Amino acid sequence: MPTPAPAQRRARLTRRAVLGAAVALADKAGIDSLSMRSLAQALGVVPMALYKHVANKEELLDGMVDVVIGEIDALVVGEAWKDAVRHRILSARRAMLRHPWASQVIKSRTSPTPQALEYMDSMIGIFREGGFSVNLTHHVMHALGSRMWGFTLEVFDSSLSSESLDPQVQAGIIHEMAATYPHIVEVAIGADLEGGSVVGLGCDDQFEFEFALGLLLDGFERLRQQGWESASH
Amino acid sequence: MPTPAPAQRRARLTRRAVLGAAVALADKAGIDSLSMRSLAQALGVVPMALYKHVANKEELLDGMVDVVIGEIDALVVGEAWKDAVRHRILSARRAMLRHPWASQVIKSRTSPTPQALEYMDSMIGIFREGGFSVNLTHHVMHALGSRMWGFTLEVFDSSLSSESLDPQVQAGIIHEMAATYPHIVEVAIGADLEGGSVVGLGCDDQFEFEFALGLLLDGFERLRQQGWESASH
DNA sequence: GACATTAGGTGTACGGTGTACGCCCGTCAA
DNA sequence: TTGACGGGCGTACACCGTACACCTAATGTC
Repeated sequence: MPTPAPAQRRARLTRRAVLGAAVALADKAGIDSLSMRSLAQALGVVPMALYKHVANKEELLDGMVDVVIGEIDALVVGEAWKDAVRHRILSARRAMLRHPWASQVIKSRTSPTPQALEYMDSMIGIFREGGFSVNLTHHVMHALGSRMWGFTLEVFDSSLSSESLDPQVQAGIIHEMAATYPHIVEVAIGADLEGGSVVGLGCDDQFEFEFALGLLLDGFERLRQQGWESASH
Repeated sequence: MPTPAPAQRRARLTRRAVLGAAVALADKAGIDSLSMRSLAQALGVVPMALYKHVANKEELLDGMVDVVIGEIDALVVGEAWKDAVRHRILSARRAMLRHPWASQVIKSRTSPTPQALEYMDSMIGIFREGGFSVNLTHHVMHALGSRMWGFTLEVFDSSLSSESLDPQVQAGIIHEMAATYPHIVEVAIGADLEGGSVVGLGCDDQFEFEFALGLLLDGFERLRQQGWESASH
């Protein structure tokens, strides 16, 4: 009778368990006290054990973000676009409020995870099915900015517009992405296709910024002219 | 003839010089390679020498942010409110683009520096003189969010609404702040005064969030109905 | 000019971080 | 029974921010 389960041998770690413990620890003790060492201790394990399940701390943080994104309500079919967007974004906001560290971590990420891309893709889908043109959807997503995530931030850094110089390679990447994220690719390249060019996928940040700003300012003025006041305070 | 300037003794450090070198180093090598040690080396000095000019790294970062804020154009008098706001914000954006690390650092700050408060104060002043009510100005500033800084982010954490429990102490702080930042205090407490209460300075984040979101969504819909398309792409 | 004061630069040291590398043992397939 | 292998362990390294004690060079006072 070898190894007769000496006091219930601790279950083996899984990536899932690591991420779950990391989220729980960040919720409880704050993101600043989440170190590879503290997380390992919480799991009753030696720090280096974690590296068998996450490549490094960056990947750990990415995984934690994915956990939070996974908590965002799924799409409700049959809603009008504005309700659908609002519900989705407010659900995202609720997830962010449940995990106060999440917005900060998302802000600090450089490139989005597949989970994040999928979320964005479905968001774009709402607009497209609501009758928005590709062009308008493009700008609308920029204007939403990180409100889409329940807070505010500049995303869209340069996922697609990496200077991989070789346009054939770039086209391949685009084609590959289109299979998984059709809406993203449609919006990302749509505008440029209209201009006859496929290169220069990077968008005009300055224009996007001013678009959102102008939109807000016009809205402000409209409210001002109506003498608008909020009910509560 | 004592101390005959042996090869031009290096000029003494100043806080200004430290901050300037820090900004330059962050511009050149990125914010990640800015450590107290690397900064000291760039200044030809031992790391601990810096601590005679900044209390710690946090204060160094605050100082760097102030340098960037100092680059934002001063207010132009005689402009209509919308032009004034737009120019100011676009100037802020230019400053952020000159120092790519700045937005990230500002995002990471917890409480605003006096320089930052002054900037916000003058921004509020533009709206107030443009005929905006205190109430509307309050919400408008929230909706602008960190676009005010040339990027996007949630500020207004809890500068005033710290639970210092004793309302008399709080009133003192408010009175003190009002001398320096009249517009901020006016907007911060204005809404509550109308409600008859001075306590609960904290604002309803949820409401502010939905206000800005609704504003954007309404704008989007208006554009959609008009079949709006941007000229460039 | 002489001296006390003090502000500014130095050197050492400590506790924290992420993680590379090698070992070793339990599990499982053949 | 044996071999492979995946997962947890231990050690070690480079880097970080910064506390503390020291020493030195500039400054204010007589």
